[in-house]
Amino acid sequence: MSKAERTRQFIIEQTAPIFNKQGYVGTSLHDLTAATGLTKGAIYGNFENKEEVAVAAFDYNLGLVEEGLKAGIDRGATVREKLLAMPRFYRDIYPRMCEKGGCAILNAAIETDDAPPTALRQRVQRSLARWHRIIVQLIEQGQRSGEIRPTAEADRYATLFITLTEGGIMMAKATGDAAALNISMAHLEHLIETDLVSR
Amino acid sequence: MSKAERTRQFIIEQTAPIFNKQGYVGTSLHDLTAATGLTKGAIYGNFENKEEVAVAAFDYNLGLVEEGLKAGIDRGATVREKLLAMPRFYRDIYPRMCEKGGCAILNAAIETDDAPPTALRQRVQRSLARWHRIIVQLIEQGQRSGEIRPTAEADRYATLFITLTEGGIMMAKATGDAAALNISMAHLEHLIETDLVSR
DNA sequence: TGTTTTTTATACCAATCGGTATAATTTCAA
DNA sequence: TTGAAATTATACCGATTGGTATAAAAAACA
Repeated sequence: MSKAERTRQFIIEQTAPIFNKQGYVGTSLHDLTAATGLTKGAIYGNFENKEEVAVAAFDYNLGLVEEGLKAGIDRGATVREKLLAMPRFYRDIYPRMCEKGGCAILNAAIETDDAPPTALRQRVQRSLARWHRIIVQLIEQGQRSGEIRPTAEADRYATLFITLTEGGIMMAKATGDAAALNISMAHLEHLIETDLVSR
Repeated sequence: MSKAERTRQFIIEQTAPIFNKQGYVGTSLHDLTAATGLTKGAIYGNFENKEEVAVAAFDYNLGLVEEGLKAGIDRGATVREKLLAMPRFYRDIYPRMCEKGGCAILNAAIETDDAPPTALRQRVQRSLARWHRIIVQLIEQGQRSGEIRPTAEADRYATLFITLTEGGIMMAKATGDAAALNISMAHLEHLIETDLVSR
């Protein structure tokens, strides 16, 4: 790993929580230099412009979450356990997620959803689509193995899962009380156990 | 209504969608003068600073939605109908809401939830609490009249309602497809009909 | 209608914005 | 260790930021 590569990674890690908390327009170059202890020269020597730093920071934030979520899913033996890993993961990680500014997808989605298509907006859509697809495939896998009710509409449940998660995070963050997320995740678990798993 | 009062109202109405789309930090004084056709002098003659315009714009956006929602609830004869007015309202109003930048509560919540307490953040919390309380009271009213299952946890359902609504709006807006909101609202209706209403 | 008060426009302010050219420094291979 | 290349620091750029002082204009009252 060259010096530049290490510096680039350092910049990303140090600025990722800032972008997530303050948003793209709310974060200035000065914020970046202050957080890294570097100068503009170092930043612009490793990134084209502010947007490229923001996109890299988003990818980094997203990667951390996706990694943890994937680990949780992989740990499940059955589809039921894999699905239940989702609400458990978000409940567990929520405090740490808060420290870093909350859900990067949610934050970036709100900031970009009324702007003309940008690199960041595209990543939001792709990550939402990927998340959706993972859930759909999990449900379909469970249907093939007979674990999930065959008539369950995978697409509908995938959307509901994401909606409950993001809505719960938003509520918890805004009210300053994790209760809202816990309620949403409990409902998600209820959906999995009573609506999806065939008994 | 004095000239200043009319101008003030005019500024609020013209800038409310802009603040909702671009956020507080993303909206400049130039955006405000461009949208109103007025000058800085006119704006600062009627408002203390940019924040006061943003807060007034938030109140205006919120008022429009609360008004419509209240009208829908009042139109319902039974508690069941009143509760069902919520998902119907959001499904119906979504296209018009989109044109104005989406849900003001959601947008303001995400922008302010990592910042030190501001007037805007306080309004977000208050409006969420008010919304929550309205649902709780509706459910409790239904329980007294025997319309709603007595063991239903009003607080839990109120949180779930808001979570599904806001999560659905976020998803629909981000993906550019109202389907996510429709799915969430359908689930909300399902919750009302099968979980809440006693049969 | 004349006059006072209110309201709006103009011109300006310092500070900050994202970005760049270039010089100083560090890294790394020979 | 030396020299070329890569990396970072410094100083600066024009444009834009939120905000203000003041003058012009319009409204409101007599």
